[in-house]
Amino acid sequence: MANPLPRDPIADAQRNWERSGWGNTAAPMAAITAIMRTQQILLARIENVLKPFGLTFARYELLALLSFARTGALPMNKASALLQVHPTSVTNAVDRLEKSGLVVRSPHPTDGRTTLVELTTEGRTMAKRATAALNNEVFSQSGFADDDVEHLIRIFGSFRRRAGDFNDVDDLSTR
Amino acid sequence: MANPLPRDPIADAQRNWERSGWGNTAAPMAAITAIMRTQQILLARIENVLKPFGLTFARYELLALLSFARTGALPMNKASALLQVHPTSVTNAVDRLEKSGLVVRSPHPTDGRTTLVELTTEGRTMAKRATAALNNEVFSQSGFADDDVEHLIRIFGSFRRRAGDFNDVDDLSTR
DNA sequence: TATTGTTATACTCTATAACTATA
DNA sequence: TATAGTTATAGAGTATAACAATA
Repeated sequence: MANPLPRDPIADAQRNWERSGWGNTAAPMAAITAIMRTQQILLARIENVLKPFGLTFARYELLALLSFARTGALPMNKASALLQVHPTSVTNAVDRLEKSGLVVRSPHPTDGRTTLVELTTEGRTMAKRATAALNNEVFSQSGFADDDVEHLIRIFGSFRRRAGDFNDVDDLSTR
Repeated sequence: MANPLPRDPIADAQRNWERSGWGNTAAPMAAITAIMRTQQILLARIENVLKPFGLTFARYELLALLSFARTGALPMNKASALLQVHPTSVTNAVDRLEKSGLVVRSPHPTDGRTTLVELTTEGRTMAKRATAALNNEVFSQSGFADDDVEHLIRIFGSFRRRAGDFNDVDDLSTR
């Protein structure tokens, strides 16, 4: 977005915080701000790789989720729950993916209230190609050392469990 | 947003990735996905605290930045660079903060092209109150262990430097 | 009554392009 | 020519509320 700054703005903010009498929360503030900025950088990289495919990250995530479902189909509310996004966001994403011919909606066989989203053949191909591009251009050169990747998975796993994302224990120490 | 899931969807995705022949990138993928989700959780907490003040996170960040500037004022393009956001985002944020009486625009004394954003007295008070609320309600109970906070600062500091955010060395090992 | 999904609406932030004014 | 900032416009995601249909 711009040229490198001469100094780390987050480290500066941390020092300002300490100087302002918030010494005990300066470090968590800096960590959280760094998460925000890192997410922004990574999202930009991902969206950049997905753009040639006509996909956004939100729509890619839905395609990837469907590609891992046994039948390639999921109820709308299941998708909303698993992706942890608002139901209207799923409606929106499915609308656009359906226009692109990557998914189709179909009625649930037994529950008349629910709508199934299903991957088309084109959608499955697209998911595979986009996944390959992301792996080759983003994940395989993430900019994190292997050790740090493990740290992040552990730290954020605990955080998300404590934040109420999920319930299982899923012992990470044995993986 | 919803009830806890019975299982960690990111750990599941990591296993799916490994099963699909992306064993070498499954861990970075999981780490990056976890960053995305964690950012979403933290941003929601922050916006929730700021809402009573009529502030969004982007506008709060601008107020906080100005409150640390010596004179309480910065050129628009400096603010854009330090916050690492697009110039139009700064224009937008300043428009709204100005309407709320928290900042004012003024011409630069020597460079007729540049506009200064300056904190008003109300803006400075608001920055202090919002900062106190964030420290008390978010940062002081971040959900990260102290050790992990240090890990995150270090890991993301290296990452951001390598991503071109800033140039300084800023030896973290001595802090 | 509760649940599922859609629609309408609104409000973020972000980005590009065109433009003015100044250096 | 280059820089600073604004405007207009567009697109994205997210959220609330109201609603229809079904359980």
